[in-house]
Amino acid sequence: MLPKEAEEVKLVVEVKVEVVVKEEEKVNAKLKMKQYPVALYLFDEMCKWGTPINEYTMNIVTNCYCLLNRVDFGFAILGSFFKCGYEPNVTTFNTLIKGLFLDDKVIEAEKLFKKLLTLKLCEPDEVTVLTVINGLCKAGHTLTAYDLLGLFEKTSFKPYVYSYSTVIDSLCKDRMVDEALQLLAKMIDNGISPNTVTYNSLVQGLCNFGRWKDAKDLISEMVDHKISLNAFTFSILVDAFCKDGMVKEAEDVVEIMMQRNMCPDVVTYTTLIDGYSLVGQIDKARKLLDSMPGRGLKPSIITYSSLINGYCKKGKVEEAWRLFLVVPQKGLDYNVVTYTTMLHGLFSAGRFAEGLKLFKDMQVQQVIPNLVTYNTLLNGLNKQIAEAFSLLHVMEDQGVNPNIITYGVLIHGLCKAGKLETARNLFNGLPSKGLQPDVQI
DNA sequence: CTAGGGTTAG
Repeated sequence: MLPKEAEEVKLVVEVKVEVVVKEEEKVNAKLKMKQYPVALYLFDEMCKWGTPINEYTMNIVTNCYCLLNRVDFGFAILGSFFKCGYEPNVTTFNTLIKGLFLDDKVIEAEKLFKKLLTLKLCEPDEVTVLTVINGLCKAGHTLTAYDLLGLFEKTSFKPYVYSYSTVIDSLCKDRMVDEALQLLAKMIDNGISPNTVTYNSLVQGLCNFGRWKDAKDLISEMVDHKISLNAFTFSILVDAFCKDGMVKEAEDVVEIMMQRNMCPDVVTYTTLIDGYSLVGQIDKARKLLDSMPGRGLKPSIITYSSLINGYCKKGKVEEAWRLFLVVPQKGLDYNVVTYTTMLHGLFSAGRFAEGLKLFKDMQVQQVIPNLVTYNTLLNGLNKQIAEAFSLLHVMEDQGVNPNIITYGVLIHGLCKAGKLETARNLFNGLPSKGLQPDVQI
């Protein structure tokens, strides 16, 4: 029956799959939400009519709902499984676990996973392991993931390189680089070979803490184990050198790359441009940007943002603004960093009216301000105390938590306005907000 | 035969 309707469901499903994949496309996906009840309805109908629906189709539908952050609908499909005489399988549960994580329901995801084991709902496989470990790491529960990894090692479903890499990366990002190094040793002990990605995370972690010698040793280890360095590896090094002010060394890294017949990509050049901008070598940065098209590389919005920042830092706000205007002509969209950088530049040049106009444009374009944007704005408001405090409330309403810089800016403004008493009260109130003053006033 | 995952850089 109803081959047409079945076809329609398949179509809906396929459209979803295409739509959902990327974070940026979430909004787009939501626009298409309306079609889901249709899909559900059709499924319901098909079940009623006794049309054979296979479990593949139901798993696809479940996945679509999950990717749209509608894991509850995913669970509803679970009912259809039984109605249609199917048992949900490991794919179904993996999909649902992922869906719970995507919906920030970490506890429930863990619960479902434990249920799988205790109630033997299905035999977990390597996808289950990776889904749970990945979900925990992304939710910031690195240590839970770490412990779980240790548990899995003792069972028959061994974690493999992706699971280890994820945990190692999270440990590094959470500043537990030594633990990450130990985990590397352990995975090798367990017969799992780390790959370039695994090492890249560690190199980055070590560089972030200025552990150059350790990073160097690790790279030697990579070479010894015949694990090739890739564009990521080199970019990490370029970035690390630049951030430490060693631009010459960063240039050398790019040089080495080319000697090894590897083409630096957009990220590599952007990183170097950012480095030049940070140390004030703005002309070199500009030359590099202009050379990119000739190398077949299209500068990204981040490339432009870095250079705009460089011009602003040099006090060349006019030049920064010219570049800012070029961005749309290149078919690129401003992001929150571009706007905030330009805003900061205008304010520091005393061009407050233009800054506020830019902020309005940002809102029109529906680019969501972040903490840095708000701090920049507060700084720009200067002595306009009432406006500053109302902005403070706006940011809290938007769910953006003020940090120590926010209050530093506010206190600075209060002092300049001669409201020393208010400033002092605000300062003394910081510890109760869980903030530690970092400078003496 | 069809479905679920997938780690790193600006």
